[in-house]
Amino acid sequence: MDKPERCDFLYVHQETVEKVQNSMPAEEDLYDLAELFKVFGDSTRIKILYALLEAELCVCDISQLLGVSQTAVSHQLRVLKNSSLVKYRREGKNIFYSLADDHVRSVLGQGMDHIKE
Amino acid sequence: MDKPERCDFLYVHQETVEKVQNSMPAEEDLYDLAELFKVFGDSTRIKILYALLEAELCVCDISQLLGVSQTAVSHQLRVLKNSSLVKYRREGKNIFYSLADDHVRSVLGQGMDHIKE
DNA sequence: CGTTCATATGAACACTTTATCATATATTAT
DNA sequence: ATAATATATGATAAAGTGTTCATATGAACG
Repeated sequence: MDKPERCDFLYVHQETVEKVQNSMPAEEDLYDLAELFKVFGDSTRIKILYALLEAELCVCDISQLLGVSQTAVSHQLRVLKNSSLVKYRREGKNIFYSLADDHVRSVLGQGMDHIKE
Repeated sequence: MDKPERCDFLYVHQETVEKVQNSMPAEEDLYDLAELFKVFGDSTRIKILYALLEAELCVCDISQLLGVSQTAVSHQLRVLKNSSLVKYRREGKNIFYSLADDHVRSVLGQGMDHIKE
């Protein structure tokens, strides 16, 4: 253990703090990571993602499934799209959304594990 | 494929929607999950968690390390504590925080994988 | 005991975010 | 073309969030 020092001017545990500082990811990555989790941090979007785990769905399906207005779903899908969490394809008047990759599944899974303790 | 129906009154793809509906976790779990990710969705808290991946730290250490005021750190630690993401122990005037369990590490890791694509 | 240091808490304010409403775009059918 | 359907977009209002400031608590020590 290193010597405690005054908090407002010196590190209390300077050695430890320096070690940790060197292990921290780049500021930008930490910021992006927070942005990503922010996207997961809304129950409407979580529901959309869970629905898309099972099947490709059009906006209308999602709207009915969740009991959320089409407009709200559309807005949230845009957020998910901007974070590359979902992709879409057009088929006539419908636009079908699906998960962009398998990270979504893992992230949701890890989160659910924590909840279920 | 099932027959498309009018969106505002019937499911567009009723069969699919029903299948998905049965696979959805309980409303409450989805809500809790969103709450959990909301906690990860702030860069100050993300930084705190990453710091705690490496070592147990007191509030002052964290404050210095991140260049964030003691008050702000304290407020955020409370949020993390309320979500059972961190635990703490007192040692004299210091209070040392550490990660509550290993889910944090996995969640952060999965998220970072997505970012790094 | 009173002081100092480490941390916590409450209120206030600025900033975001989300749903809603009205409207626009795009596709298909008549 | 016109109408109808599916989805997207922009503005607005309401709710939520994070930081700061001022202050409180709690421990150690002369």
